[in-house]
Amino acid sequence: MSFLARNKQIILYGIALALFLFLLKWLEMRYVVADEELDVYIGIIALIFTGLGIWLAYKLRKPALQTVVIEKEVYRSDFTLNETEAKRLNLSKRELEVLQLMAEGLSNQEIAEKLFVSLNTIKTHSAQIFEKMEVKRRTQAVEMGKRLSIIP
Amino acid sequence: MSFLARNKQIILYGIALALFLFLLKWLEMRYVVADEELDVYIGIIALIFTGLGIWLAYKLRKPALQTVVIEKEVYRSDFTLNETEAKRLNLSKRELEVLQLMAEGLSNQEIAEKLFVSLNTIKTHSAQIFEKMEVKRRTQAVEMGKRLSIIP
DNA sequence: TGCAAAATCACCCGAAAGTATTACCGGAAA
DNA sequence: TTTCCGGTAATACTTTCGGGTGATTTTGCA
Repeated sequence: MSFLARNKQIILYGIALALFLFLLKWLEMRYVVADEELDVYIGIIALIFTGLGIWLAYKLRKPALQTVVIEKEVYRSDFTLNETEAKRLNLSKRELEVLQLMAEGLSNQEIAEKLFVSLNTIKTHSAQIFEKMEVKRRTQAVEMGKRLSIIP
Repeated sequence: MSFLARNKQIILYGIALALFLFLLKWLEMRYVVADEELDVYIGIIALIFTGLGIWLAYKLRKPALQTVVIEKEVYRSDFTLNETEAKRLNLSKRELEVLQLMAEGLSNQEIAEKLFVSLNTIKTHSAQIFEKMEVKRRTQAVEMGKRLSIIP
């Protein structure tokens, strides 16, 4: 990258500044500034240079980035709980919860820890689930649960 | 949010500006500005207000937004074997077969009978599968297998 | 307010799952 | 030819799961 390209903004600002000063000098000469008009004159200059500063800041500063994370679900946004089947199986809220965690591959112990209950409780729930779903193993329960769209 | 809080920056800027103007007026009166010094005086004001503009811009500017979309992988309804993942996991044909039967909810004993091999063989295969898939249980293996579209 | 269902927990026991190690065979690759 | 890998299998052991039973506490609802 050349010197010119690297310092483009600064050079442009310098040129602009120079032009402004010329303009001001010209204005000053044209309408010889009376003392009582000095305040207004200074006010105008203050405004112009404030604007210049703002412009400069916008040009020179690298934009601050704020990262916004959007989670996008690719497939299977089409899961809708099969109310009919869910009702037919008559699984309680807790049982459904346990079934879901089973489907994630958690052991009874892990499920117990996650739900802050004892291992025995989870065993009771799972036994209930197997009975209601008429299956013998957790793998079958999960398989059936997914097939019937009771769990994602 | 109150009016004061909402417009804090603007009010602060207004106060700062007022103070500056007082200061300038005072300076002007103190060292009665001679005509030949007017340029220097204006230059100083220009510099000050340029700085003020820059400061203002920094304060007021909202950070640009950067959007990051994270794709969350989930189940797909239409099954097509994911060759890439299947190859990466490096499961043998027999292991894949066992994994599939696992996914159907069969016990090791049932899988053994179905494939006409011993229970121990199935255990060996399943251990291999778990190691390759880096999981601990058959349920996790099935879950991962479905998620990676290695099994329907 | 009282009852039925749900949720909780415990204990026992056998079955199934999983771990670790070893071993043998046959085909493919080095 | 030797080595490596997949498939098979066994032994021995540990952990987890699931069945059965009983009991207490919560809770939602009539």
